[in-house]
Amino acid sequence: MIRRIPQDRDRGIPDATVARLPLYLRALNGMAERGTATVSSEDLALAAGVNSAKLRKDLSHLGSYGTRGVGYDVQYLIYQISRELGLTQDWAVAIVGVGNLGRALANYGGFASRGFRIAGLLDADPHVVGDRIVGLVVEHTDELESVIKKRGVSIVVIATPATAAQQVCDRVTAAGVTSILNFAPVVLAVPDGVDVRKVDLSIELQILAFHEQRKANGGPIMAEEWPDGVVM
Amino acid sequence: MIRRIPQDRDRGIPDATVARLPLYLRALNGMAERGTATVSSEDLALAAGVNSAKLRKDLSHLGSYGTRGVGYDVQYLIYQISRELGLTQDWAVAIVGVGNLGRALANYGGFASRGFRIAGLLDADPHVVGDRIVGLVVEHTDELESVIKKRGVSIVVIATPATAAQQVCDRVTAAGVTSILNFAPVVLAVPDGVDVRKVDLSIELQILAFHEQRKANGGPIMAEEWPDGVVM
DNA sequence: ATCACTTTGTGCATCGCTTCACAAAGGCAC
DNA sequence: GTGCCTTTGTGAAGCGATGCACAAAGTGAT
Repeated sequence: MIRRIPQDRDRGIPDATVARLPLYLRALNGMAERGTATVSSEDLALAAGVNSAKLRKDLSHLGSYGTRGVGYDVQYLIYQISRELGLTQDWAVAIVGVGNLGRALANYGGFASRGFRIAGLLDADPHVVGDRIVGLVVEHTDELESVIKKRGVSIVVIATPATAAQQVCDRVTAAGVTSILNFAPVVLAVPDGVDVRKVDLSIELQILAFHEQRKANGGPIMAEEWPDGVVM
Repeated sequence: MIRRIPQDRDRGIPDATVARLPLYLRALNGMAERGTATVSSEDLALAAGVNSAKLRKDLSHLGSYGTRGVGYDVQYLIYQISRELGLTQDWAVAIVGVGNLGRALANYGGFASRGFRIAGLLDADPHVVGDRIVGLVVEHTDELESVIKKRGVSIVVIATPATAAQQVCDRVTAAGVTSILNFAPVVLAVPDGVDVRKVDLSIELQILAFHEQRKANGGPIMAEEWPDGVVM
């Protein structure tokens, strides 16, 4: 029963809030580009697609960074959220599995602009090893541990087939990595203290299908037997 | 204030449950392949990475499909979950934006095996139009509306750059699509009744960075001024 | 200085999800 | 059938997130 360690004073920011901070940051960056100097919670909430009371409560967890009667200073808030999320430092990320998805991730502009530096691309397929992508040469997964250690990789993205994912996971956690973003459709087993976030492309589609079916039918077919009438 | 319409009797399945059903389904499919006939809530929960009480409560929302003292029949449960999620029918999906991400999605095996049939690949770039991917020829986005109508597309995946996403969204909703999976890093505005799910690759990394920073520092730097000491 | 106006920050009620803990229900042996 | 064992299904308590509504705090005009 691992409970939250109280070492982080009482600055424990709710998970739901942390998950929304990147959203606010994106909206703020857009505003900064358009030259907006200050923004009210109402407007920012609208841009981020949330309720304004929720936005204010979220921001209040970081500190009191607004001015009553005025709003929030865009640049200042960008800095504070970035700092809280840890984006003011440079994170070395390795991507394991350089198929289409791995390439898409490597080319994704949203990483570099937020302090995530791709420090390694690795693949098990000799045909892919040696390819040059965004200025990086793909290395063989044999080099996994050495790449992690030499380049100070602290976050690993797993974009391999499902069958390889657990093995890659075991190796990178053994090498000291404690943050993993997993795209493979498997539940990874990890030691305590390791954070895994997962993105499963097909799960999202299945959730959409559920709602689409509801819209069409007003509920699923009520028959609870097998299609041919067998009861079990 | 649109409330849930009570037309779906009281079979309203909690969103949190719906989001986990695909997880259970995946675990069950693995068991079926390995020839397991029945499974207890304890074992299935373990395989899906959740707590067994939660699993039982989730399944109880679908009906009473277990046998006390024994567990759940794997095949039967697969069928019931699939039916509830709407995977027993065939969904025509169009992918708009055939960059690396679009290609990754088109090649992703997890779709076809769950009733999702890719019925169209569209891109605005003339260099990409005409490419052949998983047996489909990429069409120009000019054809968007006609592809949707002719092939009965009910779910659209947006994998375009952020700048094009809202426009694509407007066009597909105007054409009658009510389920969208959005990979572009923007908040889409849609008419009432349209479901949008979003996957933002960089948000997940940012959440990881937050926790990683916490692990390293025991909390973020306490200084709440600007780096150079300016107070605002 | 005072007043009118705007917008933040938050106490509080509410809601939905999670988890515990156990009665009910079925299987199996004799 | 009777009794024991296993596992489900669920009532109820607990917990965290949400959203309302308003006092507090700031701006700017007179």
